[in-house]
Amino acid sequence: MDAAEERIRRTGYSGFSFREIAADVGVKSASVHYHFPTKEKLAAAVARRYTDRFLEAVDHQLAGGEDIVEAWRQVFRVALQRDGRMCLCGALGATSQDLSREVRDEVKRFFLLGIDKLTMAGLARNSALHVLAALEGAMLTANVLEDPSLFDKGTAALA
Amino acid sequence: MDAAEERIRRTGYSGFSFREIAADVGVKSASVHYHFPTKEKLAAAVARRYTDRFLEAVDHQLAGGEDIVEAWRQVFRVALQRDGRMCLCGALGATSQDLSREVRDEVKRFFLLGIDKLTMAGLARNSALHVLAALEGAMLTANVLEDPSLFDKGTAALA
DNA sequence: TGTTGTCTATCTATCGATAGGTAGACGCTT
DNA sequence: AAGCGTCTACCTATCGATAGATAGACAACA
Repeated sequence: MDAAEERIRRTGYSGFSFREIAADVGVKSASVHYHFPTKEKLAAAVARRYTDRFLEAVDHQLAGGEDIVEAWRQVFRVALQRDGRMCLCGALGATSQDLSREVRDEVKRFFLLGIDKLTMAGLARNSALHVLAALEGAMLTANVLEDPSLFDKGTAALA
Repeated sequence: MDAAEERIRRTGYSGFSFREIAADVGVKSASVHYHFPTKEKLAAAVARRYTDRFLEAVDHQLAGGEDIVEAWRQVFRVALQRDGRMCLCGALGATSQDLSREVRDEVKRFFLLGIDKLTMAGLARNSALHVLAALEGAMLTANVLEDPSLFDKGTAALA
């Protein structure tokens, strides 16, 4: 799943294959099929784990006394700068119209829970949408322009 | 190129094929190769045309007396709601790390010219980054959640 | 002994790309 | 006007590579 996550975050859904992630971890593609019968199931499982971990990380930031928006911003920043990759749900969501229901619903879950969490913390619904959009978009921009510092610059106005 | 643009906006770079777009327009894949020798060249050409058209559309909005940010917002809105698809450069940019230099540079061009245009109009560089990121992110969010109205809600704060 | 996990081997379908050929439109020269 | 080359835009056929997926054998372990 680690290998799959990395590949998906770099290439999107249609860009990764069983053979590649099998090679990454040193097994054969048939062995990956043993654990995840289809590509959809694998992607859905990876997306679910990613979302759960992401929200946990936000909670951890909040526990450290961070402001809610700054907490989200910090977790996105780490995802971009430590991993050097896009947000998994951003990478999948960009081709959302081409995903199967199962995978698409997991990606949806990331955004829906994100909006929930931000509104629970007191933000208006439109503000929650704006924060999530800006963070996801800044990550994309920084990635395209190959300059991680652009994430901070593009999200400075949120703080 | 129309067919290719639509496919790329729905499925990203690795998700579209010569055969598919050939079938879309009623020819064979070899005929597409005649006009575009490689997949990279085709994607790069489509991205360049998309960027040029996009910037022209912004200029057209500006000529109508629209505020610069509102002009950009309006063009993004049309791209989302009329076409019902992601921004081409957003769809390609999400898997930016996996694109060839040629295609990647065309996607970069979209963002660089966008930032240029916004700063020329008087915005601070960080503000320009923020606007572009928020628009691109709001488009992604609206697409994933299958609700075009979320674009307006998520970008209301820009106006 | 039964379960779990991985293997080898193979299937069908599709990928991007190329080779070689053809029909028709156009311009130039005789 | 007739003939000749050239160009465009497609075609059929095929290439090697790779995709996702499956069946069945084998080894380790409880």
